Amino acid sequence: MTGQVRTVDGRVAGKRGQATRQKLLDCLSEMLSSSPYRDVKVIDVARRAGTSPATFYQYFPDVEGAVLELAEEMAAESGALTELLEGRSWTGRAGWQTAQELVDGFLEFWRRNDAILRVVDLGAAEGDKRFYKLRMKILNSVNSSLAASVAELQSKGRLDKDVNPGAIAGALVAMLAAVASHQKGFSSWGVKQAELKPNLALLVHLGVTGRKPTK
Amino acid sequence: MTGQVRTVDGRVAGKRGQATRQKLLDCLSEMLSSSPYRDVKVIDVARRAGTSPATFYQYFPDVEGAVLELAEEMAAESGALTELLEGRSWTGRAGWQTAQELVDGFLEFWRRNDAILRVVDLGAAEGDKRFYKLRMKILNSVNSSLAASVAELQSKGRLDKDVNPGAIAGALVAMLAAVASHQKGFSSWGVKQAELKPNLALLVHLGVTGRKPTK
DNA sequence: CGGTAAGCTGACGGCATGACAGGACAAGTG
DNA sequence: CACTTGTCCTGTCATGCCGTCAGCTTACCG
Repeated sequence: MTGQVRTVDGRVAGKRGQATRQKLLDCLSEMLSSSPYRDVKVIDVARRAGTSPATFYQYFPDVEGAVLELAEEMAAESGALTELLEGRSWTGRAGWQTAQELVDGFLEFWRRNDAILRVVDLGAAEGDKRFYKLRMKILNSVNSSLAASVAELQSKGRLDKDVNPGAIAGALVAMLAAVASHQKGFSSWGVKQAELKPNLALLVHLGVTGRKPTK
Repeated sequence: MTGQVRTVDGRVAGKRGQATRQKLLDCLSEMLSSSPYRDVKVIDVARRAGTSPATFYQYFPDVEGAVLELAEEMAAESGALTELLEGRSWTGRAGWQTAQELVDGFLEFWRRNDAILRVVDLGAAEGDKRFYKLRMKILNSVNSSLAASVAELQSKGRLDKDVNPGAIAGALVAMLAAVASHQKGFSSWGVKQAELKPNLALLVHLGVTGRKPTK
């Protein structure tokens, strides 16, 4: 599937080249965590990697291109989120636990990758197809599982017919993502981290099942 | 309250100056709508406003500073969102209508100001205090009303004691904001705009009241 | 050891940034 | 009407990043 790694000018990258490339990506990732996206400059990334701007341009068309690469890496890992929902039940106490673990796992994933996810979110919101396809890919594992759960409950007549599983799932996932991005905002609103999670789980449970959880 | 408008070097701006300043802000706003935040350059804004970069720097320290100004303007208008909730009922059919109108009004507000809100969101997520205070200010009218409604229902014993009104309200508002930012994402997930709204309203209603709406 | 392709960088034109001084302009004054 | 005053705008400059190229160095292989 993955063809050979290539430089911008078409050469195939060897061992050394791939190492440099990876180092640049790592440094970019650090820069994204420590300074605003708008201020991340090619020259800073190159300097930090102990190389020159020209080298950066051998491997990436621009900063945006490199970010896409980083996001791609992360998207590959996002499959792990599926485990948060695979084969889980939404009934009774198990349902409450499912909701809690989903919230927990999701927030943790977001926290670990917040810098890149911020940029992906921005790109997606700005309408860049590459970014919102990537965002879809990342969220898809959770989203489609959730939608399936909703659809199943619906088919058993436990939810209204006019509920749209995709819309519900998408909205819940968007909620989780947004809350994860703005946790600081909550704390300055007087809501503590620890209080946040159960309330999110409650909303997720309500959204999926239409009922309060039994705890 | 609003002191006189001042230039960066401390002079008070007169009529002509304020007009130029406003024109720069308008052009900046247009640029933000049409190109990625990262690519918005002072020189482009100045050119579009028919003036020179030096003039821009007389009124704003940099692009970010001007964006803050725009966001401040918008925050002033965001008070109108309060009307979506002031004196509304959350019981029976009126409750369903309240939820629907909130969703409608909120999405409309976001759509109208999406370009600036994207940047505010990014700044807030990056931890810039100025931006997330601004974000709080914008969302506060809706958030505090929602929290109050939740708290009231809770005091009447219609909701569990361990629900945190602030957390619920914040999460719902974050959901609305996130969905508004990524509507395109939904449509490419096969969820139509028109289907989205009632499902959001359902989630809001469930979150606030803990019950399904009576339609 | 020589050939070949990968890997890296110095250097350059171009553009954005941010500062300043000086000129244009409007409004009031004698 | 000339003159003054304070606001407003811009030409220009030093600095620094962008993005590209030619050309040098390094590594691999027969």
